[in-house]
Amino acid sequence: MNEPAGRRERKKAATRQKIADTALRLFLERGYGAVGIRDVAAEADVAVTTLFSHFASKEALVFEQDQGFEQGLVRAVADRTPDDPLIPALRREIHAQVRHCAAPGAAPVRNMIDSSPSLREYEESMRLRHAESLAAAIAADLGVPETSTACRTIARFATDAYALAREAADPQAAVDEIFRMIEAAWEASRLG
Amino acid sequence: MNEPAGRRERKKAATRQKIADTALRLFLERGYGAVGIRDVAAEADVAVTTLFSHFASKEALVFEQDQGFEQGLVRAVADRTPDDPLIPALRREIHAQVRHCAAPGAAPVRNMIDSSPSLREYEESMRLRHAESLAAAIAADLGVPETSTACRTIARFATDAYALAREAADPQAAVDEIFRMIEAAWEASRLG
DNA sequence: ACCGTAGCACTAACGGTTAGCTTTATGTAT
DNA sequence: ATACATAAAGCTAACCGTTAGTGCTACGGT
Repeated sequence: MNEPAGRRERKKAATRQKIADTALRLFLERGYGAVGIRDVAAEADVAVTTLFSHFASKEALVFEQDQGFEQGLVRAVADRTPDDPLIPALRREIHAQVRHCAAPGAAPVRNMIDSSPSLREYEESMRLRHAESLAAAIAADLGVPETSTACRTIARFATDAYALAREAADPQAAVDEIFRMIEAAWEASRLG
Repeated sequence: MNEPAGRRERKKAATRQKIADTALRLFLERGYGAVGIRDVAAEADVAVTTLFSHFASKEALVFEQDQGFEQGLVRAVADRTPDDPLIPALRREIHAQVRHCAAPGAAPVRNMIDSSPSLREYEESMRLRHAESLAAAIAADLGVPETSTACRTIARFATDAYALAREAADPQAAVDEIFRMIEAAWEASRLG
């Protein structure tokens, strides 16, 4: 997206991308567990330490662009019009994320993640981070303290909706079903 | 509790207990990160492989008796009287678990867990397992398929309540606040 | 042209975890 | 009682993700 950066930054980004691409390719070819960090580094023609200077862990190689999801949640709350109610805005965002992950092209990756306990666990801990950010965004939007239990609860419920819907037979319908529950929970809270 | 077992099982249980006790003592003395698996094994006078035949991971040493919590949740649903409504029963159980973990004696262990990212992550993944079991128990209790989205949602919300309450300023009040929301969510679901 | 430093390489190691195989002790059938 | 089958524990050695330490090189700002 942003080309006009210096040579250094472009090279760094290129190295990062090459590592991520190589990793994903090898993982899909031979299986996540059957590919070692040293394999990825060798195939991408970088040192192991270089790989770890770009990615914090082996699992992070798979979730290269998870920032998009986190930012999406935060923006769904922060960047909405003043008369746009909170919960439906969240519901639309979760809908979009579920749709994105249920796209046919994403099937092999999803399958890989679902069959690796380590990756599943990593994804869950990611979702917790997302919930924290979302809680902060909601609290800021409403002008209540960041530690507000109601905000943190709604944030958790929303990220739960994503995880639960993905495992449901009809993900889109599941999002709607869960958000009917969340809507009720929200109205029952002090803030609704 | 169950003494009259064979010698073999008693010895096995004794070994397991000795490992767990030694581990917890060392962790509290020197800090979780500063104690290696080899240290624990040496101090408990067992081989490293023996330790791993009793505990699946280093983190599992800390959560030795988590089965109690999982069973507590399941029993809170399954073993209640027929006229006892579901959500209040769950609320009472979560209340009890939060109280148990907020007990003064548990403070050092809680503190240790909270300061280790690895332990925090492990605890979260434990809670997910608990939510799965709870969802199954709820589904069985209501006679609906185990994959029911509403059941799985309520189960997640309940385990979320535990995690959120523990981090709140007034845990007991937080449980009540969150359960008012869960009650509303439940009534808005197809099953409520 | 020069210097500070970001990025990367290399080696070596640490720490959790597992595989492979041997030994000891227990329960059971003869 | 004896012998066999097997569960529990042991030992060694390694695998694999991850990090520390160190130095080199090329880019960017002055």
